[in-house]
Amino acid sequence: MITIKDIAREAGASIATVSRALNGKEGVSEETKNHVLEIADNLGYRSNALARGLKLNRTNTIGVLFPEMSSQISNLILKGIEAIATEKNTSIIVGYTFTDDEKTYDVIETMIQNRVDGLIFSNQQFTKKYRDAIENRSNIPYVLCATRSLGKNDKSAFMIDDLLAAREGTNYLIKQGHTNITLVAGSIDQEFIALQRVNGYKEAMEAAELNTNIIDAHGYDFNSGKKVFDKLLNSTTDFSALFCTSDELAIGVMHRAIERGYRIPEDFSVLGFDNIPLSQMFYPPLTTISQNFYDIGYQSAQALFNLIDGKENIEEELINTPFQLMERLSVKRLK
Amino acid sequence: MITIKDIAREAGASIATVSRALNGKEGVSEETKNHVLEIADNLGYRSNALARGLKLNRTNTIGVLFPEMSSQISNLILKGIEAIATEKNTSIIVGYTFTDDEKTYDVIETMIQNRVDGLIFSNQQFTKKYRDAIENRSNIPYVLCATRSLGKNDKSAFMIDDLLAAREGTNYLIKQGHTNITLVAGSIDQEFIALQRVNGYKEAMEAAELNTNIIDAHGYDFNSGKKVFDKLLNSTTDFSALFCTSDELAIGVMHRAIERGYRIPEDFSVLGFDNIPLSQMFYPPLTTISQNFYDIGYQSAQALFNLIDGKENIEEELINTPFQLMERLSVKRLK
DNA sequence: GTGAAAGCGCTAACAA
DNA sequence: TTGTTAGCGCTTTCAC
Repeated sequence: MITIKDIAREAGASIATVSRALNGKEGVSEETKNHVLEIADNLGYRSNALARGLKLNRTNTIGVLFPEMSSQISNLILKGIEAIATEKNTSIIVGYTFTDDEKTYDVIETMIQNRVDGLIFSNQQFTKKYRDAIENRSNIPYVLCATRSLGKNDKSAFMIDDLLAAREGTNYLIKQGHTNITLVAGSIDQEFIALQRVNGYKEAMEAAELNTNIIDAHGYDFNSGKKVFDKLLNSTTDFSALFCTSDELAIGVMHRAIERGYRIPEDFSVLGFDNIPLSQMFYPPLTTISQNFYDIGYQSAQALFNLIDGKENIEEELINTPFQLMERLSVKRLK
Repeated sequence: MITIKDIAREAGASIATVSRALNGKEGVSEETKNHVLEIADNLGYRSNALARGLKLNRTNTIGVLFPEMSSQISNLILKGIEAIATEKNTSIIVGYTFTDDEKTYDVIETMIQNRVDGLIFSNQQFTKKYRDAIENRSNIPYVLCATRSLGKNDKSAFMIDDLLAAREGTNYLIKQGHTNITLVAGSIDQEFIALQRVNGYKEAMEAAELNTNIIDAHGYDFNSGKKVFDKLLNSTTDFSALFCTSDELAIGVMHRAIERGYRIPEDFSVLGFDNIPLSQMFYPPLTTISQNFYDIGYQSAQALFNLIDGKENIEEELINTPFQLMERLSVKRLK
């Protein structure tokens, strides 16, 4: 492949001059500059990003970690990140962790080895161990996106207040006249977001002096939703509304319900969480709590670039992004 | 950040020895090796992929180009690629082209500048211009995935035979007793795949001496599907079955139809194309022509690595991957 | 305005 | 088994 050396030879100039011309730096006459540029073009020169990065200690590349590949949430976040990365002329390396510790360390390691300028850790519970993995002998800037760390939060993190959102979601159902509201939880374990959503539901129910009923779907995906609906059918507790802690879960529930001959929202109501594109493709379109994932991605990327550029990071450490209830057709007003 | 120099100093060895130890090469005593490794670990050493790549002329990175971010198809393909990339210990850089020429050149350029070991061009019409962009003074190996080049095909390409698939899809509908079959095309322009699907439909209809009816949805996405259904309603041609050239289009059509009070498949049948995950999440689940995108990704990555490793590429240039009709609930047997 | 040369961190050929 | 050194392609300081 062509190097600046080749160009220099061809142009009868030194590699220093060529480098300057190529990078539009001061100290080259307009004439030589154009000459060099023309030759570079003719020769089909492509700058070697490795050599450049090695020398400059800057790669114009950021790394983004996602838990899984097929998530509409990740895609939305990525779009937001991409928007500002493009602006900043930097490319993105995406790594998938499959919510697995080993894999996560691997991805972090690879990214740091490739000397990314910064890291966005997204949509997956951030732990002390991950923090150590990143910060161990590296001072690479990073931000958290649609997640936060358990315990003390020491990095910029962008996410909604899940507790508040779950509370408002529950209150909305109550306001529609529902009293038998079952929470279909993707998870009820210690993971931060899961816990917050469960607690928000509980708080709202208790405040309204209603009985809580929680069922664990053991997963946030479509199939977990289908399975959990059958379990729901076999249980004795009555419900007029189901509050699912993810949209996919809600879609799974609705799908199985319709399959079983139920009608939504005539027979019971369903409320989702997240507002992924799928939620308005299904019929009936899902009433859900909407997060603006694009914006969450956008904002965290912006924060990261501030860090990279050494700008004062004036923002709060944990930034609560807005959410909003999207009324569609899956919830029925009872009275 | 720690370099081999630091390790060498700390270990009282030369950088050559450290390099050998780190890479598990011959010619280091077990003792020094362990010593070096331990120190590297203590120091939190992370190999500099830039320097390594620069020296070795090999980055253990491949580039993958997709037209858009949120496509379930791309995600599936990527999973297949990832599976074998992991095996080969190489990381993936994904670039999105947004089906835009400029953007595509940009992405290709960036990837080559980052000296990826190979390129997978996926799911987007490959043109002579792209070929030139890649091959201009570079001999970087690449393969085509779920696409091919117009005209002479000179690279390994993995995709189904769209003409055949469309023909079989149409024949299936005919076999179910349908005679008024309208093709809802995402596009009817010169793009290779679009054309093949249209032609497959035409061939089957003509062979059965049935009248063809084609409507252009101007897009393969959900919203195009919704819109085109209204247009369909306003037209005078009757149909008992709609053959949509993408699943999302089909879902859009069904969504709008249900919204308008129609019942599927009681009032009319819908056949999709691709079998993306969404197609079985919707209700009614969509009968569709299934491609195994995971496998298509897997195979093309495999071919690429053969190229990279300099293994003889014994395969045909164009590999037709299998497809299969998935019977679900959106098509009604008329007789 | 231009060029020579050092050096980013690494590997490998060669020497010891 | 180990060390010295050249060089991958680039940027930048310093001298001219």
